[in-house]
Amino acid sequence: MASEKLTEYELKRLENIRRNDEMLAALKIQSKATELFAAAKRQRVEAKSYNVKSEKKPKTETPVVIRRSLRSRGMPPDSKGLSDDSVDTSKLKDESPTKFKASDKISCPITIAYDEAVSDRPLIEAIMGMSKRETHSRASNGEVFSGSKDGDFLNDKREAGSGVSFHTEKRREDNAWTSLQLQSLTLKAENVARVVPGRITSVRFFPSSNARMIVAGNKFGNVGFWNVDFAGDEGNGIYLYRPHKVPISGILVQEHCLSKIYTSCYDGFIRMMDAENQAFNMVFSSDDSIFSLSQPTNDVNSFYIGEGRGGLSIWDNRVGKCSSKLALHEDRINTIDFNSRNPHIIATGSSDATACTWDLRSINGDQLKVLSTFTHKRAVQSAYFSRSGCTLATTSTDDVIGIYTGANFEDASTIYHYNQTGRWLSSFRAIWGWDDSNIFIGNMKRGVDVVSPVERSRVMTLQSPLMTAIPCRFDAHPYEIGTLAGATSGGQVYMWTTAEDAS
DNA sequence: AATCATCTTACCGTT
DNA sequence: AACGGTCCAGATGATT
Repeated sequence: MASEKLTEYELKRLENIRRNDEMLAALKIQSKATELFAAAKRQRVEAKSYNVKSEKKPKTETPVVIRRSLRSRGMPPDSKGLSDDSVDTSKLKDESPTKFKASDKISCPITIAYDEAVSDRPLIEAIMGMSKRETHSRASNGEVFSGSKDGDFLNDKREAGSGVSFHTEKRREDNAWTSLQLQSLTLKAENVARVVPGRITSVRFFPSSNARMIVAGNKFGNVGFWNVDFAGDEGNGIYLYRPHKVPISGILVQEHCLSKIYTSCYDGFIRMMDAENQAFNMVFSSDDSIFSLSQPTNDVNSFYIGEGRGGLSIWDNRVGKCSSKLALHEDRINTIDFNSRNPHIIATGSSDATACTWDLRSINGDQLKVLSTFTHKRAVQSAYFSRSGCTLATTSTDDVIGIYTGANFEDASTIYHYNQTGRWLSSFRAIWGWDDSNIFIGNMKRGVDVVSPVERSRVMTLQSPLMTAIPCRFDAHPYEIGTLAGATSGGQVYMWTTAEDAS
């Protein structure tokens, strides 16, 4: 059945990968060479950046207070604990205009965080335009595909036909393109930008087949948008907001509704930026910090929220209530991921040094029956299913990338990867590329390691003199194969792309 | 059990 | 080119 098909698929891939051995070997040599070259000199290039008025610099004002509920601190619910305001008591005078108060339960206005003179109208228009085109192409095509015959908006740097839908592409079981694409991955100067100040904690592409819009959230609660294809006169396509005051832990943009951008935060709130109504609305609030946010692909009203010490809340946005509050882990849940083959299966990665798979159909009170537990020696920073859903990849501070395959992911292997990012960088999280054959993860030498889960080793390292800082957090464009965003602790985003040789 | 104290770490702005 | 500020992640070890 399914498992037989899987092995067949795996075998086929293995065969392909063996065929590409020589090419990969060549790549290794090449990457060694670039490594040496890059190490030789590192220049400081100032590329695109958000607009900052120097008087309004983001001072690191407020001490970061991790929210903890009264319950989890062992206090009765009515006792006076950490009040909402204690998060932002001191030194708020030089704050950005988006005054955040925890008491803003309903909404707060969308405001440019730094340069008020720069209008965000182009952004709103771009988002609304994307949104419109997306629904149009879906309606006319049945399937998501960028016909791009009406590509007036996107200045058509890309050739027609390059916006190949991932969904159609992935059906091709031939992965011969992989090493070719890998080889052609490049970082261009125009694809480097400082999107937010400070450390980026979360980065996301808009799930649009005909645009490249990147959202980044940082340590200070800023959310920055980078319209990579921006071609207007005013500004540079970068827009900065501040819907939160402490680190952003998750960004969510729904494929069918690009005008709603959800952000989760250590402050315990989920807000939705509604580009249509120009507001940051409160969606969800918790007494605990939110560390992770996810959503099943086919249910836009369900939010899976990792909060507090190991809690997972399932929020029904239609009803406006939590349908479940589950106690899954001993420590914070860093990632929540849904399996594409079976939407009832999720994987969680936790600082309690485990990753787990769960069956959502087995909810019983605040308990969920664990399917499998994958144990690391230290905190697990991420646990993501591959595109096909057949493999799970974990990243841990114990310097291991874990690979789990098989019908119940029982077939485990480990790949060594140095993951000691220290205190000033966001932790590394290995993400999957556009099929099951590649994993991308940052390294401490300002490179992007490409790891083959089948070979169980690094097959190449992306490096560029333009990458002046360590890329920690990544997102792969959901529709454009080979378009990869890496985000740094200095607020920069690097968008790697493949050389567009028309095929 | 929980809290505290300490150490690690890289980037950026200022000199 | 060198230096200081960052500040709450995560581990370890000591103290209640």
